[in-house]
Amino acid sequence: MHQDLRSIFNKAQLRITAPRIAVFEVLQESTTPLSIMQIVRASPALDKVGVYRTIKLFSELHIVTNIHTGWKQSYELAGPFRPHHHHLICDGCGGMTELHSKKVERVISEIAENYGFRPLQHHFEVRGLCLNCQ
Amino acid sequence: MHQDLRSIFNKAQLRITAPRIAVFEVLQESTTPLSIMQIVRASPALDKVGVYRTIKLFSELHIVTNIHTGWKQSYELAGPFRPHHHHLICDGCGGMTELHSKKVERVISEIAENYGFRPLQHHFEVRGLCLNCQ
DNA sequence: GTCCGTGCAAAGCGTTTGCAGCTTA
DNA sequence: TAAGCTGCAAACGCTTTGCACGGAC
Repeated sequence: MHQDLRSIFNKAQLRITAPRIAVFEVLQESTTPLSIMQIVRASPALDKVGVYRTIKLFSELHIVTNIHTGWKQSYELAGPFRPHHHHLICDGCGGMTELHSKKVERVISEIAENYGFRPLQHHFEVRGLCLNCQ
Repeated sequence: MHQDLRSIFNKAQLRITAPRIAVFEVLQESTTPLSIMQIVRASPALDKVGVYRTIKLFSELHIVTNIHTGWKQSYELAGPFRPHHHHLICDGCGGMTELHSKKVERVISEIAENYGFRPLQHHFEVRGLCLNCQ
């Protein structure tokens, strides 16, 4: 089941422990990005501090990416676990739509070329009103 | 000098006070977006709390916009004071390049049309390595 | 003179750090 | 067994709130 996760941890010579699996499962079961506090609340067995450390570790291993939802930041699975995408966030109902489009990446490549900049990461987020809330 | 500022405040029936002018000037003199703490440090005469309240007010009046620089957020003048733009942030030297391109806005319009979404704001930021740091 | 806005103090949270004990490989 | 990881507690720093005084109009 968590085969990908196990192999990443083995390669990095890190231990697979209960809290790490728990955080991973919470993220996996969620359809939207979660903040640290949301993860903590989602599994009361988890210690707050453990979640912080686990998320930090996951970030370094590129197992999760961090997303800016408004002012707070939240996390979701990345890399082999979920295809890269962006978010449309509705200010009316708070809903979040995943945006799968290659256009953003294309624009970044063009920009990078013009500016002689080597892009490594990017954040892109659109806020507004969804069809229902307009 | 602060003619635009004065007229915005008059229209909103708000008072023009020393701390409000001070925060505005700090932002005006800076070439990069500043965090709240940076603004506080930039003018020791200003009270921390006053900066918080002033920035909040400026946000509501659309005098400043907030930018995500990495994990922290920072603020810069917006509206009539500065043209809309995005940022290229270098992970090597920490430098920030302003990006003036209409392409991002064009992509957003296309996306909005496809998804039936009405865009109101957006955040776009690219991190990587600038020419010097590559 | 009347409110609005300020500045101080203190409380409130989210986040980080130190350390002893337990668990994984 | 030995190192890594956890969980608790406490410190830390940013942000918010309450309230009385001072300043703008």
